[in-house]
Amino acid sequence: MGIPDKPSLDGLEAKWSGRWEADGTYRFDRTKSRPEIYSIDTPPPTVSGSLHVGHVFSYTHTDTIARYQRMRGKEIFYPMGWDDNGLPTERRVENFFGVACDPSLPYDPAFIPPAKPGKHPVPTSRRNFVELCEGLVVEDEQKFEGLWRHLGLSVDWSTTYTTIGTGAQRASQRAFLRMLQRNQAYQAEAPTLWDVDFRTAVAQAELEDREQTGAYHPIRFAGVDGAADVVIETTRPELIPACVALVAHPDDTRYQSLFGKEVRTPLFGVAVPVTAHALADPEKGSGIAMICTFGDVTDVVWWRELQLPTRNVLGRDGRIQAEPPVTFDDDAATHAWGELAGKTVKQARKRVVELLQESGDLVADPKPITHSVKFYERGDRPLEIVTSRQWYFRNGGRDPELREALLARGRELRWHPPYMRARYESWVEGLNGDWLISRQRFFGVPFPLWYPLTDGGDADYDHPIVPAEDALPIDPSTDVPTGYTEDQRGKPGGFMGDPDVMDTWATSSLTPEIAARWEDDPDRFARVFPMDLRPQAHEIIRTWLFSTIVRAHVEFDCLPWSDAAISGWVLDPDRKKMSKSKGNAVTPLDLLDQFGSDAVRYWAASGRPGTDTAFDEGQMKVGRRLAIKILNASRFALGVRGDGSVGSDDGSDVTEPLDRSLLAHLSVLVEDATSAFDDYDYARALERAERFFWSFCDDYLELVKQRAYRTVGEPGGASARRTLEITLSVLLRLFAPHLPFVTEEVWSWWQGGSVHRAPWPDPAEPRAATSPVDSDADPLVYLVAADVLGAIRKAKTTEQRSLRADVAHLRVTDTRDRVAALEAARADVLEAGRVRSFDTDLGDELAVRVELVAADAAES
RNA sequence: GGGCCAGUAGCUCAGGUGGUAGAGCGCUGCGCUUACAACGCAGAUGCCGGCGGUUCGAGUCCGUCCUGGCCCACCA
Repeated sequence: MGIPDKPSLDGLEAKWSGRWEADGTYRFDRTKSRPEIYSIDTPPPTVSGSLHVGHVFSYTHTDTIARYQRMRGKEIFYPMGWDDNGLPTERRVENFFGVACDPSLPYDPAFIPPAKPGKHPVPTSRRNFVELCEGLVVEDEQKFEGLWRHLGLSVDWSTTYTTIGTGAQRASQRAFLRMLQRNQAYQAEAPTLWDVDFRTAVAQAELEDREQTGAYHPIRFAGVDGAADVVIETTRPELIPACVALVAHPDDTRYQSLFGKEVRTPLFGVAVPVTAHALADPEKGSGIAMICTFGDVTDVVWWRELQLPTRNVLGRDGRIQAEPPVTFDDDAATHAWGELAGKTVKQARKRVVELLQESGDLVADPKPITHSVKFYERGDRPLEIVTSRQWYFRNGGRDPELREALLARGRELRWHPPYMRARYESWVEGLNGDWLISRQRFFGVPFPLWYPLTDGGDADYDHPIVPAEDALPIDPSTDVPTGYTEDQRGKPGGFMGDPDVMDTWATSSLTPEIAARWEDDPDRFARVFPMDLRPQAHEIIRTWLFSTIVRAHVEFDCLPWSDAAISGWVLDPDRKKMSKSKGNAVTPLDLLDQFGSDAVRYWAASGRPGTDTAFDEGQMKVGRRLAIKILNASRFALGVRGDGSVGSDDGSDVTEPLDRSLLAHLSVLVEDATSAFDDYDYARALERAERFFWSFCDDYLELVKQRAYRTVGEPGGASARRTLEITLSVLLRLFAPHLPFVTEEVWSWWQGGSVHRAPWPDPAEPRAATSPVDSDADPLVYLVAADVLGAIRKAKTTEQRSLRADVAHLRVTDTRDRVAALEAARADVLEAGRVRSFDTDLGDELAVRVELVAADAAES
């Protein structure tokens, strides 16, 4: 290839990403056996969002590991997935086309969405809706792939999958049916957390607490049959009509006399019992609470354990329903209900307070408080609890044996960094129920089930109709079960499809199986599963990481991967997590264009594993400088080999003490970088290589420069040139995982093949070139020579003289060992420092006296 | 309430197995040196969060407290 006169970083991304694709540099070779393969369960990015610097950050980390393992000789299975399944895509399609999914509609093969979104969304069948989703995500996926190629991810793009694709649906449905068969999946009619805007149930893993303002409302309940009145405090007075009991702690002497007696709810006059339960906290509020169906999850516990009746007042739209839960005794109660029916929770709360004030049952002003309230992580309004029929996966939430087995899996997994395991354990230990997997949404994997309809037209949920595995994937809203015809759909004596789709995590938890093409390609599956690495961010340990372990555990009785590398977040300068919504995200493509991909990767790879890292353009500048320095230093290191006469140096031994000393240091560097990478610490590997490289440039290149220019045949020249070449070769390979473009560029100047398929350096490699091999190369020689050269430079700078100024006399005082080491490199030091005369003395530590030739004398 | 992580130069951060505090950015000065001026060389800057303890010796190990971030928790 040859060395360019003016090497540049410009255009390297396009040049090399194109070449890598053409050459199949990162193509997975499926003839390799499992032990020869390193497989990666890449996080599939959500395609309806956009990629931000946080993605660039963490995907770079994974790529450095992939490149390292590839150079170590592993065959890398490194697929990309696109997460196009789920709510974000639905939202985008609804807005983009102006449609709304109505699963009750039949599929219309000729359906065309409105050219422009209209005022009212066009009702669309589920399959039509899904087709629109699939069409829209293709564009995103192409954009994403372009960015990843520009960044230099060494992904094999021929193994890409999507989470809504046929293969993913088949795997997801198959795994579901098998869990159903093993009684690891079940359905139940139970109180569930419900988002009133998305109108779907949500799982524990999707919750987040948010601090909200609220108020304790002290409210009087009148005693029945001579029982005393009692005042409770509640933040949810609008749920008084849903009240089914009061509860206090069994030991609470204030209320013991009331246990077993009844009180009446204010406004509605419904008699409810006063009960005792250990969960009631005497310290909280007035120590006695109202149990509603359902105000919060504690209500559910009390309701279940005390076997209380259900009085639902809230509809699935988040409004007070039209019909009261009980028949009221008097007109006042009916009137009060009429005031509330149809109102949202917030409106109803306001009105109830007014009514309570009028009736005198609000015994004091509400006390404002702030408290945390459960939200769906994507939601805008607090979650409510409604009773509904849902599907669940057993995940240890109510099964101590399974929970312990999953905790053991967590201990079996190798975590990087190790402390991240604590998050897994606290999550598993805190599970309070099984995993709710059904969602009342559309763009997801459907439940592969139908239900027979009785003669009365009711679904027989206890006897679902199950398809054969080889028929998967199916959509029960359009496919017909064996033994039925389409015209029996929805008819008494006929069937109905399960209307729900699975939670996005119910599919994403199978990414190792999907990427490995479980059952669809048993040969590939056997070669890559279980995988080696799961890279991911720490905030989804409770969702993605945990659920993936659950699925592999129940289906294959193993971990889905041996190692998990947990990356941190990118923080903006205010130490907040960077995100688009906060308006502080930077477009990744702009960064790559501005600084170069290697420079941005350098910044990313400087972030310690698991550590949140500040977005820092300064680090990108440093990375760019490093890449340019590699170009220039390489130009020198290879340029001194001359043009046509290069061959005569080949095979020469490294004989000079300074050269051999440098190679001894290089050997240690390789050891350090290798052990760092083996420990998944790409950042330490980079930092060590970088430190060595700058010293190599500042000190070794200066010390050896004159000798390296000697013509072929002159003593010492070949040793220098050989050392430069060996060191450059090793350094390029050490940097290759981090800076794939500039290293490939330089490698191409004088080497064949790709640096990314070259063998990772071995610590023995630098020593092998010394003569005699593995000799007594003294590490001190290079260190002392560099120290002395630095002292000479400092003297010249202090005197405000040019570095070319001659030194009349140099005296170095140091310990015996170090003086001896210096003597070994004497000629190099004197030449590099332009020293005319030199002597040494023994002392406790390094002291250098530099007498410069007078400035005017130097001129003449 | 329980747990994890972090606190080192003005800023962003390194400092596995205890041994005289480091890098880059920024700042100051010098220098176009046959790899590099979109560069190089050199310089200044620190009660290593506080207080105890172990040790000949602690940024590093132990205890405790403070501050910040995050995770988890049945938050009426």
